[in-house]
Amino acid sequence: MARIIVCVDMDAFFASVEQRDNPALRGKPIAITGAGERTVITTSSYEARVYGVKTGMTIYKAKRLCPHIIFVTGDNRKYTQVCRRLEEICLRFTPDIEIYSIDEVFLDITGSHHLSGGPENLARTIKDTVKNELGITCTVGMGPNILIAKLASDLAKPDGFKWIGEDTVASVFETLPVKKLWGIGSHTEEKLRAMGITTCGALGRAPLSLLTKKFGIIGERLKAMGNGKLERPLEIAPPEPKSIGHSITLPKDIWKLEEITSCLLRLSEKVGRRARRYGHKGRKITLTVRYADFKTFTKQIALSVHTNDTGEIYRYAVAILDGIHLRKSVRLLGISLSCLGKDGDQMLLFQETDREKKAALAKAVDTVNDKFGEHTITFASIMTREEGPGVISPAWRPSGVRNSDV
DNA sequence: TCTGGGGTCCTAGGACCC
DNA sequence: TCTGGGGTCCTAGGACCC
Repeated sequence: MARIIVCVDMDAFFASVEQRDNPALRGKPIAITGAGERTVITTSSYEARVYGVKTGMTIYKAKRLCPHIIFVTGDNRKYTQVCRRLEEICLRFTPDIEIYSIDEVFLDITGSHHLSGGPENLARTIKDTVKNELGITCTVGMGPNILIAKLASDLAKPDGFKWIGEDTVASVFETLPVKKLWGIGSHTEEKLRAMGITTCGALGRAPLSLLTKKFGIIGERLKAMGNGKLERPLEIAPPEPKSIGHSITLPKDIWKLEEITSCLLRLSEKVGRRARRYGHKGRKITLTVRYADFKTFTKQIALSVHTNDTGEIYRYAVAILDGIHLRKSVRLLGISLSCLGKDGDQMLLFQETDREKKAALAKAVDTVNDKFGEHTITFASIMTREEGPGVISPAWRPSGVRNSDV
Protein backbone atom coordinates (compact mmCIF):
# COMPACT_ATOMS: atom_id res chain seq x y z
CA MET A 1 0.00 0.00 0.00
CA ALA A 2 1.26 3.43 -0.89
CA ARG A 3 2.24 5.55 2.06
CA ILE A 4 0.72 8.96 2.70
CA ILE A 5 3.18 11.53 4.01
CA VAL A 6 2.23 14.98 5.20
CA CYS A 7 4.59 17.94 5.31
CA VAL A 8 3.58 20.80 7.62
CA ASP A 9 5.64 23.85 6.81
CA MET A 10 5.14 27.11 8.72
CA ASP A 11 4.81 30.21 6.55
CA ALA A 12 7.66 32.72 7.06
CA PHE A 13 7.88 31.24 10.54
CA PHE A 14 9.97 33.68 12.61
CA ALA A 15 8.46 36.69 10.86
CA SER A 16 4.90 35.42 11.34
CA VAL A 17 5.48 34.91 15.07
CA GLU A 18 6.78 38.47 15.44
CA GLN A 19 3.86 39.90 13.46
CA ARG A 20 1.46 37.87 15.56
CA ASP A 21 2.90 39.28 18.80
CA ASN A 22 3.32 42.88 17.69
CA PRO A 23 0.38 44.45 15.83
CA ALA A 24 2.63 47.29 14.69
CA LEU A 25 4.48 44.83 12.46
CA ARG A 26 1.43 43.31 10.79
CA GLY A 27 1.07 43.87 7.08
CA LYS A 28 4.54 45.39 6.93
CA PRO A 29 7.79 44.27 5.32
CA ILE A 30 9.91 42.91 8.17
CA ALA A 31 13.00 40.74 8.42
CA ILE A 32 14.34 38.65 11.29
CA THR A 33 18.08 38.87 11.85
CA GLY A 34 20.69 37.96 14.42
CA ALA A 35 22.37 40.54 16.58
CA GLY A 36 25.29 42.65 15.37
CA GLU A 37 26.17 44.28 12.11
CA ARG A 38 27.54 41.27 10.30
CA THR A 39 24.33 39.37 10.42
CA VAL A 40 22.02 38.19 7.70
CA ILE A 41 18.31 37.73 7.30
CA THR A 42 16.97 34.39 8.50
CA THR A 43 13.34 35.00 7.56
CA SER A 44 11.46 37.80 5.84
CA SER A 45 7.74 38.44 5.86
CA TYR A 46 5.82 37.98 2.63
CA GLU A 47 5.40 41.75 2.46
CA ALA A 48 9.22 42.03 2.31
CA ARG A 49 9.61 39.21 -0.19
CA VAL A 50 7.67 41.27 -2.71
CA TYR A 51 10.72 43.54 -2.83
CA GLY A 52 13.09 40.64 -3.39
CA VAL A 53 14.26 40.38 0.21
CA LYS A 54 15.43 36.83 0.85
CA THR A 55 16.95 34.57 3.47
CA GLY A 56 20.73 34.89 3.66
CA MET A 57 20.77 38.49 2.46
CA THR A 58 22.71 41.17 4.33
CA ILE A 59 20.78 43.91 6.04
CA TYR A 60 22.39 46.48 3.71
CA LYS A 61 21.15 44.75 0.61
CA ALA A 62 17.69 44.32 2.11
CA LYS A 63 17.57 48.00 2.99
CA ARG A 64 18.55 48.91 -0.56
CA LEU A 65 15.76 46.75 -1.98
CA CYS A 66 13.18 47.86 0.55
CA PRO A 67 14.08 51.14 2.31
CA HIS A 68 11.21 51.00 4.78
CA ILE A 69 11.90 47.41 5.91
CA ILE A 70 11.75 46.79 9.67
CA PHE A 71 14.47 44.61 11.18
CA VAL A 72 13.65 42.50 14.21
CA THR A 73 16.28 40.64 16.22
CA GLY A 74 15.20 37.02 16.52
CA ASP A 75 13.84 35.68 19.81
CA ASN A 76 14.98 32.06 19.85
CA ARG A 77 13.17 31.13 23.03
CA LYS A 78 9.83 32.20 21.58
CA TYR A 79 10.26 30.20 18.34
CA THR A 80 11.29 27.22 20.40
CA GLN A 81 8.06 27.34 22.36
CA VAL A 82 5.92 27.64 19.24
CA CYS A 83 7.74 24.68 17.72
CA ARG A 84 7.00 22.55 20.77
CA ARG A 85 3.33 23.40 20.49
CA LEU A 86 3.37 22.52 16.80
CA GLU A 87 4.88 19.16 17.70
CA GLU A 88 2.17 18.62 20.28
CA ILE A 89 -0.57 19.41 17.73
CA CYS A 90 0.87 16.98 15.17
CA LEU A 91 1.06 14.21 17.75
CA ARG A 92 -2.73 14.35 18.13
CA PHE A 93 -3.03 12.84 14.66
CA THR A 94 -0.28 10.21 14.69
CA PRO A 95 2.73 9.25 16.78
CA ASP A 96 4.72 8.83 13.54
CA ILE A 97 6.12 12.33 13.15
CA GLU A 98 9.54 13.66 12.35
CA ILE A 99 10.51 17.16 13.48
CA TYR A 100 12.64 17.96 10.48
CA SER A 101 13.54 21.51 11.49
CA ILE A 102 12.19 24.27 13.66
CA ASP A 103 9.42 25.09 11.17
CA GLU A 104 8.85 21.81 9.38
CA VAL A 105 7.26 18.54 10.47
CA PHE A 106 6.58 15.34 8.53
CA LEU A 107 3.76 12.97 9.48
CA ASP A 108 3.19 9.45 8.24
CA ILE A 109 -0.59 9.15 8.27
CA THR A 110 -0.81 5.94 6.24
CA GLY A 111 -2.33 3.96 9.08
CA SER A 112 -4.12 6.70 10.96
CA HIS A 113 -5.87 9.05 8.53
CA HIS A 114 -9.12 7.07 8.70
CA LEU A 115 -9.45 8.24 12.32
CA SER A 116 -9.57 11.84 11.08
CA GLY A 117 -11.96 11.38 8.19
CA GLY A 118 -9.37 10.70 5.48
CA PRO A 119 -6.11 12.35 4.39
CA GLU A 120 -7.47 15.61 3.08
CA ASN A 121 -9.68 16.15 6.09
CA LEU A 122 -6.76 15.46 8.39
CA ALA A 123 -4.53 17.93 6.56
CA ARG A 124 -7.15 20.65 6.70
CA THR A 125 -7.78 20.00 10.39
CA ILE A 126 -4.07 20.46 11.09
CA LYS A 127 -4.07 23.74 9.18
CA ASP A 128 -7.07 25.03 11.10
CA THR A 129 -5.70 23.88 14.46
CA VAL A 130 -2.35 25.58 13.86
CA LYS A 131 -4.10 28.80 12.92
CA ASN A 132 -6.50 28.71 15.87
CA GLU A 133 -4.06 27.63 18.55
CA LEU A 134 -0.78 29.17 17.40
CA GLY A 135 -2.16 32.21 15.61
CA ILE A 136 -0.04 31.77 12.49
CA THR A 137 -0.52 29.99 9.18
CA CYS A 138 1.15 26.97 7.69
CA THR A 139 1.13 25.16 4.38
CA VAL A 140 0.40 21.47 4.17
CA GLY A 141 1.70 19.24 1.39
CA MET A 142 0.88 15.57 0.88
CA GLY A 143 2.36 12.83 -1.24
CA PRO A 144 3.52 9.21 -1.34
CA ASN A 145 6.92 10.09 0.15
CA ILE A 146 8.83 12.93 1.80
CA LEU A 147 10.18 14.26 -1.49
CA ILE A 148 6.71 14.74 -2.96
CA ALA A 149 5.10 15.97 0.28
CA LYS A 150 7.77 18.62 0.65
CA LEU A 151 7.48 19.65 -2.98
CA ALA A 152 3.71 19.91 -2.64
CA SER A 153 4.02 22.25 0.33
CA ASP A 154 6.63 24.37 -1.50
CA LEU A 155 4.31 24.71 -4.49
CA ALA A 156 1.29 25.60 -2.33
CA LYS A 157 2.96 28.29 -0.17
CA PRO A 158 1.78 30.34 1.62
CA ASP A 159 -1.27 29.26 3.63
CA GLY A 160 -2.03 26.52 1.14
CA PHE A 161 -2.80 22.87 0.76
CA LYS A 162 -1.73 20.51 -2.03
CA TRP A 163 -1.90 16.77 -2.47
CA ILE A 164 0.20 15.22 -5.19
CA GLY A 165 -0.99 11.64 -5.49
CA GLU A 166 1.14 8.91 -7.00
CA ASP A 167 -0.88 9.02 -10.24
CA THR A 168 -0.25 12.73 -10.79
CA VAL A 169 3.49 12.76 -10.02
CA ALA A 170 4.50 12.18 -13.64
CA SER A 171 2.47 15.06 -15.02
CA VAL A 172 3.66 17.47 -12.31
CA PHE A 173 7.28 16.42 -12.87
CA GLU A 174 7.24 16.67 -16.66
CA THR A 175 7.96 20.41 -16.74
CA LEU A 176 9.15 20.92 -13.14
CA PRO A 177 12.67 22.45 -12.94
CA VAL A 178 15.13 20.06 -11.24
CA LYS A 179 16.14 22.73 -8.72
CA LYS A 180 12.70 22.44 -7.10
CA LEU A 181 13.61 19.01 -5.77
CA TRP A 182 14.92 18.56 -2.27
CA GLY A 183 18.61 17.72 -2.57
CA ILE A 184 19.30 19.41 -5.89
CA GLY A 185 21.12 22.68 -5.31
CA SER A 186 22.61 25.17 -7.73
CA HIS A 187 25.78 23.15 -8.40
CA THR A 188 23.92 20.01 -9.33
CA GLU A 189 21.46 22.09 -11.31
CA GLU A 190 24.34 23.57 -13.34
CA LYS A 191 25.92 20.18 -13.98
CA LEU A 192 22.59 18.80 -15.13
CA ARG A 193 21.99 21.80 -17.36
CA ALA A 194 25.36 21.18 -19.01
CA MET A 195 24.07 17.69 -19.82
CA GLY A 196 20.92 19.16 -21.33
CA ILE A 197 18.72 18.20 -18.36
CA THR A 198 16.60 20.98 -16.91
CA THR A 199 13.32 19.31 -15.93
CA CYS A 200 12.50 16.46 -13.58
CA GLY A 201 10.87 14.64 -16.47
CA ALA A 202 14.13 14.69 -18.40
CA LEU A 203 16.05 13.67 -15.29
CA GLY A 204 13.82 10.63 -14.81
CA ARG A 205 14.34 9.56 -18.42
CA ALA A 206 18.11 10.17 -18.49
CA PRO A 207 20.18 7.00 -18.95
CA LEU A 208 21.43 5.73 -15.59
CA SER A 209 24.91 5.13 -17.02
CA LEU A 210 25.20 8.79 -17.98
CA LEU A 211 24.18 9.98 -14.51
CA THR A 212 26.44 7.61 -12.59
CA LYS A 213 29.35 8.52 -14.85
CA LYS A 214 28.90 12.17 -13.95
CA PHE A 215 27.70 11.93 -10.34
CA GLY A 216 28.92 8.55 -9.11
CA ILE A 217 26.72 6.83 -6.58
CA ILE A 218 24.46 9.90 -6.39
CA GLY A 219 23.45 9.33 -10.03
CA GLU A 220 21.18 6.50 -9.06
CA ARG A 221 19.38 8.61 -6.51
CA LEU A 222 19.05 11.50 -8.94
CA LYS A 223 17.31 9.32 -11.49
CA ALA A 224 14.97 7.95 -8.86
CA MET A 225 14.21 11.48 -7.70
CA GLY A 226 13.46 12.50 -11.28
CA ASN A 227 10.77 9.83 -11.18
CA GLY A 228 9.43 11.06 -7.85
CA LYS A 229 10.90 8.22 -5.82
CA LEU A 230 12.75 8.63 -2.54
CA GLU A 231 13.27 5.76 -0.15
CA ARG A 232 13.71 7.43 3.20
CA PRO A 233 11.63 6.46 6.18
CA LEU A 234 10.68 9.11 8.70
CA GLU A 235 13.11 9.55 11.56
CA ILE A 236 10.64 9.31 14.41
CA ALA A 237 13.30 9.38 17.10
CA PRO A 238 15.88 12.12 16.76
CA PRO A 239 19.10 10.50 15.49
CA GLU A 240 22.24 10.46 17.57
CA PRO A 241 24.34 13.48 16.65
CA LYS A 242 27.59 13.00 14.75
CA SER A 243 29.16 16.29 15.69
CA ILE A 244 28.71 19.29 17.95
CA GLY A 245 30.12 22.61 16.86
CA HIS A 246 30.00 26.36 17.20
CA SER A 247 31.32 29.06 14.95
CA ILE A 248 31.21 32.82 14.94
CA THR A 249 31.69 35.55 12.40
CA LEU A 250 33.54 38.16 14.42
CA PRO A 251 32.18 41.69 14.69
CA LYS A 252 35.49 42.84 13.18
CA ASP A 253 38.26 40.94 11.45
CA ILE A 254 41.03 40.11 13.91
CA TRP A 255 44.68 39.16 13.58
CA LYS A 256 46.22 39.36 17.06
CA LEU A 257 46.98 35.95 18.51
CA GLU A 258 45.47 36.71 21.90
CA GLU A 259 42.25 37.85 20.27
CA ILE A 260 42.08 34.64 18.30
CA THR A 261 42.82 32.39 21.28
CA SER A 262 40.34 34.25 23.44
CA CYS A 263 37.68 33.56 20.85
CA LEU A 264 38.73 29.91 20.66
CA LEU A 265 38.31 29.61 24.41
CA ARG A 266 34.77 30.93 24.24
CA LEU A 267 33.96 28.54 21.41
CA SER A 268 35.55 25.64 23.32
CA GLU A 269 33.37 26.38 26.28
CA LYS A 270 30.23 26.46 24.17
CA VAL A 271 31.08 23.17 22.50
CA GLY A 272 32.21 21.47 25.71
CA ARG A 273 29.20 22.67 27.62
CA ARG A 274 26.73 21.44 25.06
CA ALA A 275 28.52 18.10 24.80
CA ARG A 276 28.49 17.68 28.58
CA ARG A 277 24.86 18.64 28.82
CA TYR A 278 23.88 15.82 26.47
CA GLY A 279 26.48 13.36 27.72
CA HIS A 280 28.64 13.24 24.59
CA LYS A 281 32.38 13.03 24.24
CA GLY A 282 34.37 13.23 21.02
CA ARG A 283 37.80 12.25 19.84
CA LYS A 284 38.20 14.56 16.90
CA ILE A 285 38.47 18.33 17.01
CA THR A 286 38.12 20.47 13.91
CA LEU A 287 39.13 24.09 13.65
CA THR A 288 37.56 26.23 10.94
CA VAL A 289 39.17 29.49 9.86
CA ARG A 290 37.72 31.97 7.41
CA TYR A 291 39.93 34.80 6.29
CA ALA A 292 38.73 38.32 5.61
CA ASP A 293 38.71 37.46 1.89
CA PHE A 294 36.28 34.62 2.68
CA LYS A 295 38.78 31.86 1.91
CA THR A 296 37.84 29.12 4.35
CA PHE A 297 39.63 26.00 5.45
CA THR A 298 39.46 23.36 8.15
CA LYS A 299 42.10 21.41 9.99
CA GLN A 300 41.42 18.60 12.39
CA ILE A 301 43.22 16.59 15.01
CA ALA A 302 42.42 13.09 16.23
CA LEU A 303 42.68 12.41 19.96
CA SER A 304 43.60 9.13 21.59
CA VAL A 305 40.78 9.46 24.11
CA HIS A 306 37.30 10.96 24.08
CA THR A 307 36.76 14.29 25.78
CA ASN A 308 34.22 16.99 26.45
CA ASP A 309 36.43 19.06 28.69
CA THR A 310 36.51 22.75 27.80
CA GLY A 311 40.19 23.16 28.65
CA GLU A 312 41.17 20.12 26.63
CA ILE A 313 39.14 21.15 23.59
CA TYR A 314 40.72 24.57 23.83
CA ARG A 315 44.27 23.22 24.07
CA TYR A 316 43.84 21.04 20.99
CA ALA A 317 42.27 23.89 19.06
CA VAL A 318 45.28 26.03 19.89
CA ALA A 319 47.60 23.16 18.91
CA ILE A 320 45.93 23.07 15.49
CA LEU A 321 46.25 26.84 15.24
CA ASP A 322 49.98 26.55 16.00
CA GLY A 323 50.40 24.48 12.86
CA ILE A 324 48.86 27.12 10.63
CA HIS A 325 50.55 30.23 9.29
CA LEU A 326 47.83 32.81 9.46
CA ARG A 327 48.49 35.13 6.54
CA LYS A 328 45.49 37.40 6.66
CA SER A 329 43.11 38.70 9.26
CA VAL A 330 40.42 36.31 10.38
CA ARG A 331 36.71 36.76 9.80
CA LEU A 332 35.28 33.56 11.28
CA LEU A 333 36.43 30.93 13.72
CA GLY A 334 34.74 27.63 14.46
CA ILE A 335 35.33 24.57 16.60
CA SER A 336 33.62 21.25 16.18
CA LEU A 337 33.77 18.03 18.19
CA SER A 338 33.12 14.79 16.27
CA CYS A 339 33.63 11.01 16.41
CA LEU A 340 31.22 11.15 19.30
CA GLY A 341 30.53 8.52 21.91
CA LYS A 342 28.17 8.61 24.85
CA ASP A 343 29.32 8.85 28.42
CA GLY A 344 29.59 5.39 29.87
CA ASP A 345 31.26 3.75 26.89
CA GLN A 346 34.40 1.73 27.54
CA MET A 347 36.51 4.78 26.87
CA LEU A 348 35.78 5.84 30.41
CA LEU A 349 37.93 2.98 31.64
CA PHE A 350 40.96 4.87 30.46
CA GLN A 351 40.21 8.09 32.26
CA GLU A 352 42.89 9.13 34.69
CA THR A 353 42.12 10.58 38.06
CA ASP A 354 42.96 14.15 37.15
CA ARG A 355 40.71 13.84 34.12
CA GLU A 356 37.95 12.77 36.45
CA LYS A 357 38.62 15.72 38.66
CA LYS A 358 38.39 18.07 35.71
CA ALA A 359 35.16 16.46 34.61
CA ALA A 360 33.71 16.92 38.08
CA LEU A 361 34.79 20.54 38.11
CA ALA A 362 33.28 21.15 34.68
CA LYS A 363 30.07 19.57 35.87
CA ALA A 364 29.98 21.82 38.91
CA VAL A 365 30.49 24.87 36.71
CA ASP A 366 27.68 23.73 34.46
CA THR A 367 25.35 23.27 37.40
CA VAL A 368 25.91 26.82 38.54
CA ASN A 369 25.55 28.14 35.02
CA ASP A 370 22.33 26.22 34.49
CA LYS A 371 20.95 27.79 37.61
CA PHE A 372 22.11 31.35 37.21
CA GLY A 373 22.61 31.68 33.47
CA GLU A 374 25.47 31.01 31.14
CA HIS A 375 28.83 32.60 31.97
CA THR A 376 28.08 33.05 35.68
CA ILE A 377 31.19 30.99 36.28
CA THR A 378 33.61 31.02 33.42
CA PHE A 379 37.19 31.52 32.41
CA ALA A 380 38.51 35.00 33.12
CA SER A 381 39.21 35.87 29.51
CA ILE A 382 35.68 34.96 28.55
CA MET A 383 34.32 37.49 30.97
CA THR A 384 35.98 40.37 29.17
CA ARG A 385 33.66 39.83 26.23
CA GLU A 386 30.06 40.72 25.68
CA GLU A 387 28.06 38.66 23.32
CA GLY A 388 24.67 39.36 21.84
CA PRO A 389 22.13 36.65 21.08
CA GLY A 390 23.14 34.55 18.12
CA VAL A 391 20.96 33.63 15.22
CA ILE A 392 19.02 30.48 15.88
CA SER A 393 19.83 27.72 13.48
CA PRO A 394 16.76 26.84 11.44
CA ALA A 395 18.05 23.26 11.62
CA TRP A 396 17.35 23.43 15.32
CA ARG A 397 15.32 20.67 16.94
CA PRO A 398 13.26 20.97 20.10
CA SER A 399 14.93 17.98 21.72
CA GLY A 400 18.43 16.61 21.74
CA VAL A 401 21.78 18.01 20.99
CA ARG A 402 20.76 20.08 18.00
CA ASN A 403 19.16 22.45 20.42
CA SER A 404 22.07 24.88 20.52
CA ASP A 405 20.04 27.47 22.38
CA VAL A 406 21.71 26.83 25.73
C1' DT B 1 24.05 37.68 -4.16
C1' DC B 2 30.63 40.84 -0.72
C1' DT B 3 28.00 36.30 1.77
C1' DG B 4 25.22 33.62 9.51
C1' DG B 5 25.26 29.30 11.95
C1' DG B 6 23.74 24.70 12.87
C1' DG B 7 24.29 20.32 10.79
C1' DT B 8 24.75 15.68 7.32
C1' DC B 9 26.70 13.04 3.71
C1' DC B 10 29.98 12.07 -0.08
C1' DT B 11 34.58 12.01 -2.34
C1' DA B 12 39.48 11.99 -3.45
C1' DG B 13 43.96 11.13 -2.11
C1' DG B 14 47.39 9.41 1.02
C1' DA B 15 49.08 6.35 4.83
C1' DC B 16 49.30 1.97 6.36
C1' DC B 17 48.62 -3.02 6.60
C1' DC B 18 48.68 -7.76 4.93
C1' DT C 1 64.83 -6.19 -3.89
C1' DC C 2 62.34 -0.43 -8.59
C1' DT C 3 57.60 -3.14 -6.90
C1' DG C 4 50.85 -6.16 -7.02
C1' DG C 5 46.33 -5.55 -5.11
C1' DG C 6 42.79 -5.03 -1.76
C1' DG C 7 41.02 -3.08 2.41
C1' DT C 8 40.57 0.46 5.95
C1' DC C 9 41.28 4.67 8.19
C1' DC C 10 42.24 9.52 8.15
C1' DT C 11 42.07 14.27 6.33
C1' DA C 12 40.31 18.20 3.73
C1' DG C 13 36.98 19.96 0.90
C1' DG C 14 32.52 20.51 -1.12
C1' DA C 15 27.35 20.08 -1.88
C1' DC C 16 23.29 20.40 0.36
C1' DC C 17 19.66 21.35 3.89
C1' DC C 18 16.91 24.76 7.08
